[in-house]
Amino acid sequence: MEYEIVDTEHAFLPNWRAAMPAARVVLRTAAQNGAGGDVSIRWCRLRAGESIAVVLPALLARKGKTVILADEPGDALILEALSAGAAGCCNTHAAPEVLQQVATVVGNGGLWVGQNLLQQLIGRTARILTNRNPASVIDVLPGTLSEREMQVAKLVAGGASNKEIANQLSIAERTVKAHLTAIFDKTGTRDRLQLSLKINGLKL
Amino acid sequence: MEYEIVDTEHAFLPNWRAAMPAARVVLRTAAQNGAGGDVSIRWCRLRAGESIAVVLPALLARKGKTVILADEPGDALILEALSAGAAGCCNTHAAPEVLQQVATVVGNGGLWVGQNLLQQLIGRTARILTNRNPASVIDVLPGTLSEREMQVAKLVAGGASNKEIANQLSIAERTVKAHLTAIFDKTGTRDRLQLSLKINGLKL
DNA sequence: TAAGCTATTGGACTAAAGTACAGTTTTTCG
DNA sequence: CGAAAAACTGTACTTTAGTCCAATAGCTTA
Repeated sequence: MEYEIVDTEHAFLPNWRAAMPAARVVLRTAAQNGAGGDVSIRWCRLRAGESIAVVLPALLARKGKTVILADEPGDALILEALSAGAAGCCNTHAAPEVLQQVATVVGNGGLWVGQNLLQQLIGRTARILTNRNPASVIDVLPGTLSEREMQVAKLVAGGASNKEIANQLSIAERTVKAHLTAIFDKTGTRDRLQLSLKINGLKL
Repeated sequence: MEYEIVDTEHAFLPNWRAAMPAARVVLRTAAQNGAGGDVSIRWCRLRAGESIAVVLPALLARKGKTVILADEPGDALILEALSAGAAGCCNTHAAPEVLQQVATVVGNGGLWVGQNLLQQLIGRTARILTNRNPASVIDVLPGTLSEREMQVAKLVAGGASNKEIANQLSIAERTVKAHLTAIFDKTGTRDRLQLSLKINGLKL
């Protein structure tokens, strides 16, 4: 397996050298224009203040996997990198053993992403994908809403107007409003939009 | 590295044997009660109609990573498995080379999840987690909104009233309304709630 | 330079949402 | 059985949202 490191200057950090001594450093501007080789993994260093959206696309268009190296990457950056198509994101100064693990995983078709982060993300997405299930409303608003209130809340969370809800539940629009007033009180929200965000897990 | 395969019967499929000849098969009920060994990876076969929530917890509580083997696992199943804490999910009948790759990746701390699926999931979650980031609105509504419209849309998606938006952007409430009218037209939504759902990925 | 687009705002509405009083009926539970 | 809770609805608002006309100013581009 061949690697190359893409950076804004020709520095070869000691941990990189220890992990992959045969790798070479390629200037980023050159790499973005096709320089360097056809490698298995292209490690791209992202420096403070730099944007993935600016740096990564040209590299992702090339053959080989791309791994982002960043100083203490936060969740948002990891997310963005993976979303953009990178195969992983790890610390610029990670120990050689870790870099080797990343290389092994990525080189074998896996993705390098923190287990906790992925589970959080998947958990959250699963919740959102299944928000049409009444149970999810129960989860968010445990025990405080009556059955009817939950029905109304769910329909609001899905975007329905009072009139639509009234038609759907065969009640007066006036009743919908009454339920909503109660729901806002119980959930600590002020309007349907805030309620929707809360139910859909987008706001506390 | 040591593996064991957890199944409801003592079958040792040929692809499993080719990929990891030294592995043994352990009955699932026994494995859920502590039988088998302390292995690096525990492969758990999930049969049709079986539920991860029933099968997996006892195995996940044990030392070692767990990979789910299922017949042509769909996205929902993979999601559920990863969300529950499995390190991967792949086809029961996958080629030995694939199984070996899975083993390498998982054995080295990676996760085995389809790249396309992960990016979809991350993309969706990233949008939601970063819905305060203008770039995410661009992703959802490519090219159709002006910069100002995007700012307004984003604030609406976060639950703000017209008045709040006007204050935040130092413009008249009247202007907020004008922008919103344009935004609804461009996005094919009828009101702020629908817009919010669309931006947050909860509606098409 | 003219046209097109964006940002801003006004006037004047209509429509929908949300609130505060009130009441009746039905259901549940001690 | 009686009290409380839930479901339903009315009256009468106020507030917010959204629409349809219009206009001006600034910027960009063919």
